[in-house]
Parts: sequence; structure tokens; C-alpha cells
Amino acid sequence: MSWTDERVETLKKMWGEGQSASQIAKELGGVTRNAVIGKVHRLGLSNRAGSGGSAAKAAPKEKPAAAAKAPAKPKPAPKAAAPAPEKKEEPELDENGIPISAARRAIIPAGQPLPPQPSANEISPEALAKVNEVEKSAKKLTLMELTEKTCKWPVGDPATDDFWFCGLAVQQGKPYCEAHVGVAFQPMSSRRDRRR
DNA sequence: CCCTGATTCGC
DNA sequence: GCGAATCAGG
Repeated sequence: MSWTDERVETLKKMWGEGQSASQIAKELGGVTRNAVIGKVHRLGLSNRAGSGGSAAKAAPKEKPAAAAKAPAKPKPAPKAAAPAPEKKEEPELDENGIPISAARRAIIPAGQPLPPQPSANEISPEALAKVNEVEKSAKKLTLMELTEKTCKWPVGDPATDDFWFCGLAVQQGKPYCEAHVGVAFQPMSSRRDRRR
């Protein structure tokens, strides 16, 4: 496969929307996530908003033996990525038939992400216990401090000072940390089982 | 171990 | 230009 205009276009679009390299690779087909990342860099649009997770620092390492060649190549530098005007998303359901919105997965704009707070009686006791436990070690972030990688589970009453977002490391592909994913994404089947 | 992106470098 | 291998990290 080669990078046709169309494929590059898709790449740009998805990258701009905050899709991961592997997701893009999967979408395009015929390429690995490495290929996608490599292309992204060559296109000069490496940094995305908020800088994804583990970026920003990759220390150069010497190759073991077969690296004695060129002295050193100075690294170019700063590329300003600007745009992400519009977003158009297709539903896309996951295995459980739960819609995954890329908009939600992407950056939280400025509005309130406020996910639904499920009624306690519909959540498994184990999951609830886990949440209560986790909330003690939560980072307690403010809305402004949220990124794509911080758990966006709100805690407390927004009308009081006792309100914050979990802020722990998110579960991959989800807007929440492991514990909160547990209460946020209850399989339909288990809900029914418990209710009855 | 799953995943993420970043970098290097032979091709 | 391309992307596998490798690295650094959640």
C-alpha cells in the first residue's frame, strides 16, 4: 500500500480528531501503526492538542553495535499544528452495541462532559466499592485540567466547592479510569441480570 | 501485558 | 519517503 492522496487525507482527518495511530492504521488497512506514526511525522503534524500521553519526551538512545555511522543529526523542530475545525462522526458501535463517540474520546472542548451518574442500585457492588476506594486517591482535577488521558468522572456536587474530576489515568479508549469504566459501562446483560 | 506516540536508520 | 525496530511511558 502507498500513501495516496485519499489515504493521507483520511490520516490527517483521523489524526486531527484524536484517533490513535493504531486505529488509523486499522481503518486504512495495509499499514501498521508505525507506518502511520512515521507518516504523521513526515507530514509534520506530530503534536496534537494536549499532547498525547507519553509524547513530548523520547530520549535518544545509541544503537548497540550497528549504529556507528553518522555523527549526529540536529533535530529540526517546532511545527505548529493548528486546525481541527469540524468533526463529523459516524456512530460506530463497540462489541456491546454501545456507541463510541470520537468527540467524547477526543478532547473535551469546553462544555461539560458530565457523564451520566448511574443510580447506585444498578451498579454492581464490587464496582461501587472500587470507585469509593479509587476516589480517595483521585487527583481531583478541575475541568480545565482534564486531558484525553485523565479520567473525566465527576465527583461531588457541581454546585458546591466539593466538586472535582477523578483525573486518574484513563482506561485505553475510554474516557474514564479503570474503576469508573467499571461503573460507566455496564453490559446490558449484567444490568438485566442484577435488576431482576 | 495491554496500549500510546517518538525516534532512528536501513532500505 | 517509507516503516520495522526500538524506545519511553500510561
